[in-house]
Amino acid sequence: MPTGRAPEPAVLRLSIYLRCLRQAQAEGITTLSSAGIEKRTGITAGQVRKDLSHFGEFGKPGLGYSVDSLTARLIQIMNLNETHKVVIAGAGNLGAALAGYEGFRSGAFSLAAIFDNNLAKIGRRLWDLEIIDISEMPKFCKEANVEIGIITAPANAAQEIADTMAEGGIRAILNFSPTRILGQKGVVVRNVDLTKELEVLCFYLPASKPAGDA
Amino acid sequence: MPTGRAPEPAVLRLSIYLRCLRQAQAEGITTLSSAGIEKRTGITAGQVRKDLSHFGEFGKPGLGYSVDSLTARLIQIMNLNETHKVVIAGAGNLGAALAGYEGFRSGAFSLAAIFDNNLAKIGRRLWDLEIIDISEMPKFCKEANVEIGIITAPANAAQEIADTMAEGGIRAILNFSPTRILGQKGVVVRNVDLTKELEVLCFYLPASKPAGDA
DNA sequence: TAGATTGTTAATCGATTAACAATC
DNA sequence: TAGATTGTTAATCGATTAACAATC
Repeated sequence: MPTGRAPEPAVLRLSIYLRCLRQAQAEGITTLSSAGIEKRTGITAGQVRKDLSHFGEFGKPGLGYSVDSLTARLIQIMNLNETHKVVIAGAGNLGAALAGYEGFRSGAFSLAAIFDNNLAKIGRRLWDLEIIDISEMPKFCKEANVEIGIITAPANAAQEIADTMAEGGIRAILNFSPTRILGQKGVVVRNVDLTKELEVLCFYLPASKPAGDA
Repeated sequence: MPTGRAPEPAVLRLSIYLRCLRQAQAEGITTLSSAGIEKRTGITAGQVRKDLSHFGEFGKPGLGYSVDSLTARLIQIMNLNETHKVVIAGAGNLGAALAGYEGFRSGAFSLAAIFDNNLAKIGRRLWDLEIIDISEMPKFCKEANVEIGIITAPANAAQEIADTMAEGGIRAILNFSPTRILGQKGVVVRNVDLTKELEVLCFYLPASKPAGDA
């Protein structure tokens, strides 16, 4: 019985289960047990059941989970049955690449605009969009009902952009800039920190060395 | 006194402390207390001290931490005092953008090559590099002593690429493809899952709505 | 019915927080 | 010395794992 709030690690894994289920669906598999999910995701069967139990009872003892119906339920739980509009702030390398990224344009997401403050870029075409002056972002987001903002600008601009996004009614931010941004009330922020990922790999490098110690 | 192995969350934060220290350094600040680090990073002072204590004693009671010397120590601990060679497998949108990303070319990292299996791309220039046939990756990596591989290829190719990287002596992999890859022995793997990040944001969206419930 | 697998409860594990004696 | 701040120990909190009665 779902009680209180689900732990964040469980929410993170929901996304993994969903991907796993969709793959099974594509393979024509109609039923999957928690043990079957473990085999595909590496997440232990007990953990799978515990995680799902935070959101409801989806399985049948002795049988497992119906792939179709669990998929549908997870999509519902994660709010992926409506389309969410996304904008990108920062038309540099990373912003441009993400603008072309399938995942940000398919399924539950649609890319509505990309912004920059560089006059040389504004008006230029990027994929099927035109780069818009960032000063127009709040108005644009309000009118288009944009829910999600992606920040790919330099660190020193990130906080101001986040504030501007909040002003435009954006309620979730994915921040790629290497800086902490203070989330306004009612705005969820997640960070993807590429430098951090690389540095952490370096930390664990010596452990995998044949012998030598640092 | 450092005992046993440091918890992964602490290692993750080490990278944040390092960035904070470098920023302080740039501002000409010579000393920082754990409370000062809290103010800059949002990580509580107690947590800061606990984290650092896994690696040694770096502070002076009553004074705090010397910015210069703690910076130097963290760089050492994280293995960032040597340059690590990086290659990218997959010259699509994301791979191309990352190839131009400063963070993957500066400081402790240098980008040595970018690979693809698409004949139309092989030989083309990307930034200051030429796109190389991925079949040459193991040889290249062995000869150039590449330590880190970044996978920006589609999911169905990811595992094979990871295996090929291991074959080439790579010991750390940053995987951007939306699939689990099984790490070979002695290879550290970290995943950056952009779709997951977006989906998790969606999950938390309703919570920030003015009122209405899903 | 017998076998399989769920949802849940209790036990374990690990990480964070609080508090303080040691010390600059 | 008095004030500040460390490193560490003990207390709390939360998440994972183990185990099993309920049930298809």
